[in-house]
Amino acid sequence: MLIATWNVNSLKARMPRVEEWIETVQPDVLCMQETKLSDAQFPGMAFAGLGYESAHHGFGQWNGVAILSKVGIGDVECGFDDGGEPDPDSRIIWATCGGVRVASVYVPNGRTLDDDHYQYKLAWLERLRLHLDRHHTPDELLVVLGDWNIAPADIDVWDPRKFVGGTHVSQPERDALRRVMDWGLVDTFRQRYPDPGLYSYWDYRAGDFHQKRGMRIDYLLSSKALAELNRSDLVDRNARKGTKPSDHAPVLSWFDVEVQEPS
DNA sequence: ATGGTCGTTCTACGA
Repeated sequence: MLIATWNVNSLKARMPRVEEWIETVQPDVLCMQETKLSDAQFPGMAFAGLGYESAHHGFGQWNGVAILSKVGIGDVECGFDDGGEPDPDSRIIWATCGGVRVASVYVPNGRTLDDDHYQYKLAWLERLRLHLDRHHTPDELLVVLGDWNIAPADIDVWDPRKFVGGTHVSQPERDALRRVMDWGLVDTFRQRYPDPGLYSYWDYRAGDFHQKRGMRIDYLLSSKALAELNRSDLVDRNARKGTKPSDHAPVLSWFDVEVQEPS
């Protein structure tokens, strides 16, 4: 089973690239973030025409997350069930696809360390941990994937000195991510490739992509049970090239999962 | 030279 994540930075602006990519790559499951659409605007019929069922959670303009699947899609949930108030933003959607529980996540950016949004980011990650505690165990086939807006380690940014005092690299964020991962999630890409210089996001400005100034902030975190079935991981840098690219590239992982066809 | 873009939407703001 091929599972992918892609922050598309507006599905409206990105639809031609997304359709082309799906037709070429044919993932079994594609999670998208930053659709910037309401549910009513989401082009589910276009994806159905490509052979995908879909689920979307969005309020329009900002955020918005989706899951596409050609191996079935069921038990769709939006947001957290952690005993707390509803998340005011549309940043996480859950579904079961081909026997794997999937969560498409768009973690808050945080903006700056002294911004309220930064506290929201930390609290949001704790809510994710609580939801996992409440509903799942690491022996299930589960993957939480998306734009985490956190570089897990200094090798995940092109120059750590440039990020000192900023978001994406601060210790509280990394601790909050660690607490999510300590539930029982594995970053298979990093486990497979310990090398620096591997990124998933490059700022549009300053020719950052061609200068190889990026960050690795998009990744799949797989339950221990699913990680044992992981066979390959890839960032599709080619999707960052060409006409009207997203500023993020798709990240893909293959798993030896026997697809449970939808009944 | 130490910036440089692109998305939302309509004038800045978010990333």
